[in-house]
Amino acid sequence: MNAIRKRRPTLQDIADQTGVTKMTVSRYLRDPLTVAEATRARIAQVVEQLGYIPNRVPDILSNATSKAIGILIPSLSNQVFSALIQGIESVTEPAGYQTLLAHYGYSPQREEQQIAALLSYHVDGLILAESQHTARTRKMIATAAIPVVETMDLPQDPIDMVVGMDHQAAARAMVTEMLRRGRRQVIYLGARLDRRTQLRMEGYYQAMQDNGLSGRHLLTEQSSTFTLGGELLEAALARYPELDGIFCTNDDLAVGALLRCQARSIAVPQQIAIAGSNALDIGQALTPKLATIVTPRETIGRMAASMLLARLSGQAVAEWHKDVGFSLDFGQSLGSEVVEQSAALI
Amino acid sequence: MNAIRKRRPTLQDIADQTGVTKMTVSRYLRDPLTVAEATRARIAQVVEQLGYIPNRVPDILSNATSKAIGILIPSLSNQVFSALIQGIESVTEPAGYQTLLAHYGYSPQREEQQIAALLSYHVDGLILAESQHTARTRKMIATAAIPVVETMDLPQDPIDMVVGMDHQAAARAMVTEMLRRGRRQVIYLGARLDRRTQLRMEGYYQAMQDNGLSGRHLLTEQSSTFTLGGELLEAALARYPELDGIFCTNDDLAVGALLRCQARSIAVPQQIAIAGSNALDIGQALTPKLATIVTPRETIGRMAASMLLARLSGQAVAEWHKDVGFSLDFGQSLGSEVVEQSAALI
DNA sequence: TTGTAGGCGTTATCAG
DNA sequence: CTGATAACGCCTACAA
Repeated sequence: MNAIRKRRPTLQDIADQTGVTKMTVSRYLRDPLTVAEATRARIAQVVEQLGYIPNRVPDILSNATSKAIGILIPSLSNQVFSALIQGIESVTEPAGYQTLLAHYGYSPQREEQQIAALLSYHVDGLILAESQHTARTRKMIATAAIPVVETMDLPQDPIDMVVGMDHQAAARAMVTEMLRRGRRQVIYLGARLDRRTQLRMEGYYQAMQDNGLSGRHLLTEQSSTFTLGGELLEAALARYPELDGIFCTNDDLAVGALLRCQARSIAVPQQIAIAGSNALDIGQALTPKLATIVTPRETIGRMAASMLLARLSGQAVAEWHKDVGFSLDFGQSLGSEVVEQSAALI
Repeated sequence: MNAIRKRRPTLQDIADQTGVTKMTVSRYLRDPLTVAEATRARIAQVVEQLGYIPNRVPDILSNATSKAIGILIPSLSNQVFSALIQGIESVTEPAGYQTLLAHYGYSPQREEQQIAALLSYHVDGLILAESQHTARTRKMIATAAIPVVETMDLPQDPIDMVVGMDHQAAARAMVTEMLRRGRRQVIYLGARLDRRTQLRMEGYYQAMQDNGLSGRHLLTEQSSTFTLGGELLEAALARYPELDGIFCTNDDLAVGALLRCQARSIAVPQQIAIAGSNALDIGQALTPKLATIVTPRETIGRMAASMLLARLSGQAVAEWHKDVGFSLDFGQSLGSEVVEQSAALI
């Protein structure tokens, strides 16, 4: 019977039952071949019997390095970030790095707290999925002196490394295409006023102005859901009955809007063209298929992780700031150009 | 200039610049009022200037307790688990507990690895979102001697505490209702062969047998997506053209199936009734609204976290195994009973 | 091949 | 109110 109950086994416990010192056990655990065969067998047996669980804490304390990297995402319920994480882990896992995931509900204050928590565990690096941070966040990261990659966007004032894309340009391109196909009264729908919603709105207004049109938008602070997309569509129709197109900050809203149109027997794209962003699977399952901005999230994750690991291993990397670009999928919800031409005759 | 470059500040650094010992700084950080006012001011200033970041590692090492609990979820991309996590954190956060999130792609082996990783950080407790585990997982948890809550299901052989619901009974109830409304050729569609998919299938077959019918199912190992739901529907129609109802293991498949029906001009619910499980928002945005099993995920999370914290603080709790129940939302995709009666006359 | 000594940064404990 | 000491569990460095 042990003096202390229910304490989980340490190297010393194994050593005691094996008749060696914990140092030998430590060696065995790291490379069994460094201990004599007889010793090896005895240790192996006791390790198995006790169910020894490795303890990373002392090592982190000694070396101030944890072989763990922190990932911060604004929201767990937003599908968009799981692809980013997959991309990251496809690189970190083979490299033997642990990932610690934290989310913060789009609040910079909460991001700050979460980063503090991760730093208190001595993560070796951070991957962030937004580029707006509190002053304290920036100071903490500077003090911790660990590498950081900001992803998704292309921040004006980057903390360190960047892998992202130009959401404003993407929005501008999509709206430009809608206008090229003959739409004139395109309305912008946005939710949860995060940075990307703003950038896309700016792109939208640019495209409208490029074509001599004045845009109109509807925003809400609620977070994006499909039902919210439906409600925003209703509101837009009530306020701007003449609208002939909808550009949404994301596919969630766009899908909700499209479904509501169908429920109200408004023909998409004949009466209203609809486009979103992020290329969610649901948009592809709809009829008509949703036009969307394709954001290469997995690629962003992979590149961000690669850059971070390169930096951690002291490698030189040519570019610390990468723009991964985007592509547009026009789907079936913008209408064909032929249809537009006849529509334009009206 | 410091001897060592870029080392993040420790209590000793603050102490040196303040003329006290690190012990006093430690006290200040935990409760400023325990140090003299003059000292307090000096320490505060240096702490701010240095940007001290707390280091939890030594404390974890000393006390073998981290004030952190691990959450294991099978998948990040499955919407279902974000509500569970929200529920958990609504309890753990006010209580000052950190949550560490890990996911394992529905693989028990990977779950084992992730649990090992969490235990190596000395988490104080675990919340699991499935109830199938490897033998090694069970042994590790026993060795670590920390409290565990298994959630979502009601496992036969629980590790410790349980908060879940009876998926089999829920599926049986839903299918029974479909049959009561006159459907006879209801097919079961399942994906990714996890435990809950199996349980729901068993419930489905029970309901069919209760009504003297032999069921039929289509399964795939792919993970659930909306497009997959559409493909499964096509496959089901090809193999069982006479089908008049579809019960899906989750709303993702059900929504995909419903959209595909609409694309093919198959009237839902007139020709085919459809039901799913989990009450995702998208199902509620559709027309007709999707019939679904309402799983109280946030409640499960809250209760699980409460039980875990109760146990960690040594409180006695009456019940360690809770069945939170379920409810059914018949939506509009099952057809009204009147319609069914006339349909039944055919 | 195995053992000994010391240190990582914090806090509990006991002293002053 | 503040300080000295020891301890947590492992690993590096050195020794035998």
